[in-house]
Amino acid sequence: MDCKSMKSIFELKIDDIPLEKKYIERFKSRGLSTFFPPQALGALTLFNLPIIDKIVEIDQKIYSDFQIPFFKLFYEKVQQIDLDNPPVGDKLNHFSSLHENYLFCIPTGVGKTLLGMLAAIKALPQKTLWCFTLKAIANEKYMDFRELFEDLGIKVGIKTGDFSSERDSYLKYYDWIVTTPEAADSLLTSKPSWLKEVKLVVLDEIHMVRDTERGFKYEDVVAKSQYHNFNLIGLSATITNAVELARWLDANLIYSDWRMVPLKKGVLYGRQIYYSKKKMTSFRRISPDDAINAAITFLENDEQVLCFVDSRMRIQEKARKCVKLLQARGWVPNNDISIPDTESGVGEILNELVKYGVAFHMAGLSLENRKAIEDLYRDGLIKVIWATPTLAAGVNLPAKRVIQDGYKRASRGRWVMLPVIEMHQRWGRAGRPQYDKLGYGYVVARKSSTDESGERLTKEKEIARLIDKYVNGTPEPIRSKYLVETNLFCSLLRCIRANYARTINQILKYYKFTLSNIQFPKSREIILEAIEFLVENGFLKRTPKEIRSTHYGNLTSDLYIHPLTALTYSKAIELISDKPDPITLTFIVCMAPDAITLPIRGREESDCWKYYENNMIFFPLEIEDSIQLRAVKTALVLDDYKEEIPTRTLEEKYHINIGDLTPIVTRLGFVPWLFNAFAKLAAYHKRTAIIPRIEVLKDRITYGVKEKRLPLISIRYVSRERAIALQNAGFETVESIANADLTELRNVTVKGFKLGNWAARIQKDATRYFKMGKDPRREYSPEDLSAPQTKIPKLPKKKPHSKIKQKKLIFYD
DNA sequence: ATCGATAGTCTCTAGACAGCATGTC
DNA sequence: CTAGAGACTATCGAT
Repeated sequence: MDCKSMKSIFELKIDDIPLEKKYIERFKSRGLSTFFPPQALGALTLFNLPIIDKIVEIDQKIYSDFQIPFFKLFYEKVQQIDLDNPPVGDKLNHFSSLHENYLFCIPTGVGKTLLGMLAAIKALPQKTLWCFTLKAIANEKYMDFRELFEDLGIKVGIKTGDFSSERDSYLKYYDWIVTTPEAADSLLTSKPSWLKEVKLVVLDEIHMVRDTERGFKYEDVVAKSQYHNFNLIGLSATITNAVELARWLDANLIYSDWRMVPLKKGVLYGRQIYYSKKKMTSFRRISPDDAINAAITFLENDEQVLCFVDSRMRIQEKARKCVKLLQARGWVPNNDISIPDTESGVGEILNELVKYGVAFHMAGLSLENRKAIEDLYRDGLIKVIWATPTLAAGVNLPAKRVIQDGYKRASRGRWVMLPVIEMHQRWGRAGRPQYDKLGYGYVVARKSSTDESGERLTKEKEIARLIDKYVNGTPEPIRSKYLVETNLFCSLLRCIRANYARTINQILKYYKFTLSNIQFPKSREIILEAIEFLVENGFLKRTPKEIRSTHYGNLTSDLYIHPLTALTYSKAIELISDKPDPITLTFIVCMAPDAITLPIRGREESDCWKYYENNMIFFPLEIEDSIQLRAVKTALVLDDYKEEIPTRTLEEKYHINIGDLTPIVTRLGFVPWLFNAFAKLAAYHKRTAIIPRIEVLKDRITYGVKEKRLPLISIRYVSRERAIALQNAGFETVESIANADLTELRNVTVKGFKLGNWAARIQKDATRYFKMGKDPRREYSPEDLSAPQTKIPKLPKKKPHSKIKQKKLIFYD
């Protein structure tokens, strides 16, 4: 960022950036209709940007539709909330200009990102690190930022696990770096030289610290940032213990629960909606399923509805039932609407539904399908979406009404009501700023609910309970999960590895920067125990004065794997022969706590055991049976996948539900990452003989291809489908592609489409690759494959050993 | 023998972060 | 080791 462009930002005129019409248009075209919400405008004063007066002017122009003087409204609200009317459950701290840190607690979809942008602009010419909780969002924001600010000379880069625009050292050329909490933590651990140029860290959705598995990574980012004296901007949904979080961040708190569209919350019981214990409206009965009944009623009223169900199977069933009902009621399908067909065959199912304005949405859908549904919904062609909770966290798809069907969940062997905070997050999708004056959120009551003592609840009691909890109740406070044992192992190892602490006292000082310290200040013993575990297992070593990370600890930390994953792999590496067969290796990789595995259906259990006993190495790690079985099944599936068996066939063969396979069999999943970690650990244990096998397996499973495709995979723009198509067309080797006739190459057909313009790029890269003359991949030699596998004698199965601990939850909501 | 209604039994349950190593439109 | 819905199965009786 040079001085010239710097200047332009601070001398912004109203007709320049970022208020220039074309920018506003860009925002609008991206669905960011709420560019200047009152909260954001008020915040401009906090950041003391010189453009504030101008913005107030234009604000009234932009929002003339709403007839509200936005800035004034907000200004009054902040004053009021701040001094006289503190949010429930907390006393607000006073504004002070002493801190440069801010925590914004504002409802979602009100332009929180804008607040971050303002702070980040103010931080220039120093760098800003942006944390977004999902890769998809990080990517989206990265592109948004580039589009909006690149012309101004702000250079934006991205660093996430699967996609980094450049290698880490190259990130120094960027002013803003978009990351995930994990990637940010990784940067703060590896401490690249440019870290000293960072001034600000923006933490999006910081209420994610309550997440049991990933939340503590935000605590690490904050703690480490304190050592570097970075400024912090926390962006959060409205939460009850905002003051506590502000204290953790040492930040000024800006709190507002103002929403663009007010939300009305209610309970759906049968054909009635209770907005309070007494007030009620009712409608007709179309279906015995209350949620479907309501959804169809709203649909026929031409309203958009979002229905959340916590089961992938269920959303499909319910969506299908909706369509059956609509057919019976004489609705005419709109045959113009369609969803692209994909390998999984889900497209077909969706196509039938979409014609009637109904769809289901979940993470397991292919990206194309998901996007198609989202677009059709935005265009108003889809009226009802049955969705799993992804939709509440990810893309912004507001509806007039949101229904939560099923509020009970299994947790630690008990049935727990869905946390209020999660209910509210889902309901938060209600109310489309452009269309609705009011958004509605409903929870579907159960007609045969029981209370804790198992006693049956009457209709009145059930409704009262739900109204009290979800409609009138306050959400649970955000609680740190830092002290969950397995989280502690990770965090402490990385803290010591990166020299943020070298003695017990320094470790305890590090802990002082966590949210956990505020909520659980007397945790010395728990922390010491975790350190002890890490020492016992060779990740750390104690010298008279210090605690240091060992080479093994460094490796574990740098690979960003869990210490328990490292232990599992190390134990396996000790035991396997020099020529392990592929499935054994895959099985081991799947045994790690970091791996995602497939559930075992009832009937498969005995088959899996049989397979395990007959073919698998006997793996004397004291790991829970169910985890081993899941690893067996997943390994079998991956083993087939690398033989190019289509995913659809796999789903049938292994009784896999739609969507279950996607997170496993994808280039962006755990496979490349964990196989790499496995190989690196094998190197550490000096088992170099097995490394090439792991590497080959890694690529084969990552791309789902036979061995002969691997050289082609090394070419850019070529992965599974194209490699297969090219070889079928006679281009067997990289060389043959490099020397091919371009026209011929262009005509190679991949899934019904010709390569066309890709051909030239592919050929170019093939040529480059061929000229480098590198042996592309090492392959198994035939005798390797036929070599007898050495079996390790069966050991008696034991109960889980203390050293490989199962995930232990200390705190939960 | 066949069909159907009913009662009892079985099955199933969300999502998604991380490494490494290089170089195109 | 919990809840609840739907799928599946066993049982019995009427025709």
